[in-house]
Amino acid sequence: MGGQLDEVRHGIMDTLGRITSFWGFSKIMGQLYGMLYLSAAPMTLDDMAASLEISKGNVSINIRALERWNMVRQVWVKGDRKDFYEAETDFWKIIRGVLKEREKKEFDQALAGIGRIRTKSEEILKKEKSVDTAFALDRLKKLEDFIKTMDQLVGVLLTLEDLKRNFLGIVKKK
Amino acid sequence: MGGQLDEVRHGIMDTLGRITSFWGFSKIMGQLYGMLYLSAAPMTLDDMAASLEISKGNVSINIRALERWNMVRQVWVKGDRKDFYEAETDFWKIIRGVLKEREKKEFDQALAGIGRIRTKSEEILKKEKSVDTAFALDRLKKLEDFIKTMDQLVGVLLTLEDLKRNFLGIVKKK
DNA sequence: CTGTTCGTTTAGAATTTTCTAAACAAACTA
DNA sequence: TAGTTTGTTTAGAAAATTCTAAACGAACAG
Repeated sequence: MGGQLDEVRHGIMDTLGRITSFWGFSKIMGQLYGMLYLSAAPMTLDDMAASLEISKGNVSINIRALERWNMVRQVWVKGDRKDFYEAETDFWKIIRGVLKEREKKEFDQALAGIGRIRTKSEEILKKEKSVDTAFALDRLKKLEDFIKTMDQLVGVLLTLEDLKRNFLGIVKKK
Repeated sequence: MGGQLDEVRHGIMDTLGRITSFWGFSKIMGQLYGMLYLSAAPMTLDDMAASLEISKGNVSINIRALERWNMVRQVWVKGDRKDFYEAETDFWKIIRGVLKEREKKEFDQALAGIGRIRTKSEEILKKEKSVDTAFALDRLKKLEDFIKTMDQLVGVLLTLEDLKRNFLGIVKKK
């Protein structure tokens, strides 16, 4: 059956594996997602393990990661005791989630880090006059400004998306 | 000397190490960059190796990576035979470069990959009618559209930046 | 020439990450 | 109850990455 279609499935798994790997997730996450994304029916852990030829334990941890990022959701199939999974198909939603939970957090803590360092070097400069410290402080300020801008940019993006989403929600609420 | 300032240097190296690591570069690249960024004077391979307590070979390959991404440049110091390095301080320029050479390329090849797969599945569907293939094809089209949008988005960003840069260039050309 | 001083390359060590097979625990079935 | 069928956890194997020390070659100095 479907030997032709299998080529297609293999292709998408390869491409999505690359993408997730590039963006700092595991390659297998992408492969699992791709597999579910092209599947008309939800799949079980065993299905996926067999299809990717990896251990069930490996599927288990990677599918839980996908769930954590809302890229996949568990669905219940009547009469079957296994867990079934299907792909979340709203890419914008996925991206917004990742932006919110991962990227924003990273920017925030980078900002906090630089802030601490800048404060520190301001204190030093107050006590002892030093050309080197003055130079470093100047650069630190510039770096902090930059990161602050990036942080705000992400923040605005997320807020805009939230507003849009809420607005649409209200409108659709018949 | 400067035991206080060293704390600051250590801090920035830590923070920038995190950042580069997060964005898929090596941690040491961030540490080297941070070190040069806060240094008033350009530094040599040996300086950096000593300061980070890593081998000179390690510094060599990582500084070359930084050079490749235009995050650092080599400067010549009169009377000294060693290579000196200093940090590029224009962050926007750095980001644009990375966007252009790494992110754009990644989007392009993801797009090409999906395109190939979609074509393939269209061919299959022409020959043999299959519900599964039709389903997969539908999803592939949606994925392709999405990636195309992202790809164009990056493209527009880069074009805008180029225009802005050229415009400013003309203006400044007194 | 002969020495030295550089930066780069490389072989293998050290570390980190990823994966599997087996053990396990929870939930069902008969 | 005893025996399956599940998904998860885990100890250690396997693989990939990163790092170092030493070898090397080029450029220079005496």
